[in-house]
Amino acid sequence: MRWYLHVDMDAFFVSVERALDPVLRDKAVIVGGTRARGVVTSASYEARKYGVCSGMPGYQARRLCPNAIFLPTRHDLYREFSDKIFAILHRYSPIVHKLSIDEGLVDLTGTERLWGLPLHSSQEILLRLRRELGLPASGGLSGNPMIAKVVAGLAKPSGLAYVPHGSEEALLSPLPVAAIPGIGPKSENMLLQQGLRTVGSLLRRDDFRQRFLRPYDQARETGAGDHSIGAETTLEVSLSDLSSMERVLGALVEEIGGRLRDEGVRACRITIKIRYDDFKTVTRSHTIGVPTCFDREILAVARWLLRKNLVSGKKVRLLGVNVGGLRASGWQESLFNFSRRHAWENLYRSIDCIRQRYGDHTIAIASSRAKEE
DNA sequence: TCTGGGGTCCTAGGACCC
DNA sequence: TCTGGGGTCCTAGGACCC
Repeated sequence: MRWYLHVDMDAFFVSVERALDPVLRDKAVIVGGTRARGVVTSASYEARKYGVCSGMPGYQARRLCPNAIFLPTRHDLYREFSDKIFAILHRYSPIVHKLSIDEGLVDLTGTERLWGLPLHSSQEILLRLRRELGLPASGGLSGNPMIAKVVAGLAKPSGLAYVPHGSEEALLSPLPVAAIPGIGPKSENMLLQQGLRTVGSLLRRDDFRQRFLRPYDQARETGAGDHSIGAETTLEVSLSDLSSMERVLGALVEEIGGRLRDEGVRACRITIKIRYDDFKTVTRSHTIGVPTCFDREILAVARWLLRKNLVSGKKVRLLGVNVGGLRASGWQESLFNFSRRHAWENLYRSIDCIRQRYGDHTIAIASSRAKEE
């Protein structure tokens, strides 16, 4: 008998802010949407009553709920809390999958001797998250990870849903197809056009059974693939001149380079993303022969891609850089290049140390900061 | 004062190789 | 005188998730 507990934090970013500032309790609180062109990243249930939801533009949220308290998004803080959450989950099982910053899957199979019945330990886990971190969470307990996730969503807020073995199909069948993770607006529409409205109707079709019920499980089980690191920014004011855009790229690349060296990996593929004012978005990528973690090499490719592909005259509202094809630092290259690259590596290591000690903005590549001085 | 930022996975065409 | 075919890499775009 397998048992999976899917843990999903309630209004996570808002809850973290509340844990640190009790004044925010019971109030309509909205995280995000504070900057120009910003969107809501988390809304308290009090704010949701007015129709505010995450992803909504800030100005719209302000119109719907003018009395809400708006807070800037503090990702680093939420990441710290996320680590604490997963430390608690790991106390209950050696097998914990991190599905996102605020969602985890705990494999409780075979933990009965230590922690009692899965239903009991699930209750305890949710209680602990609240008592030790001050964060409300919901849970779904099932023999199937995907179903555990679905019912955790149904149990919100602060609930625990339990699906006994054998009752899965009866429980899922009446739900709308969009309840299945991986079925978004497009797929839902396609299914509706074929008269498939509920999960039950989907389950009666073998082709769909395979196509839609499998990917989620596969994706979650196989895990550690070829991940990527990216940074992007929506500009407060759209840009049309190349040199300003290149400074933005410089700042994005610094962030990515730091993270590559932090993780001890190098990238083979560099991708830039350009979103124009009309929201047309293009990505352009280039694969390099020698994997790199050096800002200057990444930036050179990013600038080249930008110059080559930018439609002149069109204003740009977003720029992004992403690196992939990541591999551990044991890379191959000629002896000739080695000593020079070694010097660069030392230089970047020093830069990272200075940033860590004195803050991100104390040191930067000249071109990325030039205009601010 | 329209529409974030971090990702993952899938598809599909073309190049290239054996 | 038709024009194979299978595998892999590269690239671009899009759906989806939180």
